[in-house]
Amino acid sequence: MNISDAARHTGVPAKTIRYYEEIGLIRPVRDTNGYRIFRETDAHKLAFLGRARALGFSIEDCRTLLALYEDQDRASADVKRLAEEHLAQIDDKIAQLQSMQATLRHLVRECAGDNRPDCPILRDLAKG
Amino acid sequence: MNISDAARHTGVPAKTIRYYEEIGLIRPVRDTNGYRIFRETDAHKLAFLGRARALGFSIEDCRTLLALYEDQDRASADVKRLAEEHLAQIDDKIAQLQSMQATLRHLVRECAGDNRPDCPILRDLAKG
DNA sequence: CTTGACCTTCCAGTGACTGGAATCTTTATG
DNA sequence: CATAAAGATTCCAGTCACTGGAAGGTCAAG
Repeated sequence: MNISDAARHTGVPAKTIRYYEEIGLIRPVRDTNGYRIFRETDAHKLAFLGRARALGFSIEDCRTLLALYEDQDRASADVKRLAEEHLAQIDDKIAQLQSMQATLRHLVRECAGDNRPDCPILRDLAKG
Repeated sequence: MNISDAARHTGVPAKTIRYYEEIGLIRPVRDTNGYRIFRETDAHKLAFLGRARALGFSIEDCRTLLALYEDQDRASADVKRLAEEHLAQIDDKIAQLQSMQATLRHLVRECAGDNRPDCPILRDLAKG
């Protein structure tokens, strides 16, 4: 499988695949012409990475998850801990965004949105 | 006011203040010794920027907001549109995060988290 | 033989800072 | 008056995870 087939198969862009190789997440072999060859296991890993990234795991988390995945003697507790920490970060981020959302919603609702200069949004930004 | 006073006053770190000057968001004057001098209006702008950033507005949005703030002939509709677009982005981001959150919560709940290798989280990542 | 679709590497840019080095200037103390 | 600490300056590099683009090699079709 060449890189574009691997990209099609896994949904991970070719550029990103090259980047993943550069940082050592995958190690496709090379053809005599220098082209990368993706075996089943490589494509499998790429799909794994794609899903982990879609769940918001950082690249370093992904590296750890891949290592755990390949370690037959892993403890599921290690995976669970990683996932729980990541989940906690997501919870925090959501809370932050919801706080912004609430403030902005309120300000937007207050603002007339006409061609006059008076604006509660700017008033709020200007004086907390 | 020197830069550290401005930082204390506004909550914007000195490093960030220098950066804001570099990208042209503020223009503090200079003392004969080269030190930046922050007048009331500069501190005011910095506080404005701090609050806009805290609401998640991008630097470019902040630039626009500052310009609108200083334009006595602005239409509040312009401010409102910007805020609404930003709010829509926040809504999207929250939705994305909530989707990740739901999936992760489910997976974490399923995972025993003991010292055995069997793990629903890895199973999910490995095969969608 | 050429065209076009692949592939390769390498370099630069993104956003919004942040850290650190090297070098002044000012202020406080002995 | 010397010195040391605090605080200011500039400039360069690094963060994160890609993404775009240039310059050039390879391959299959017509």
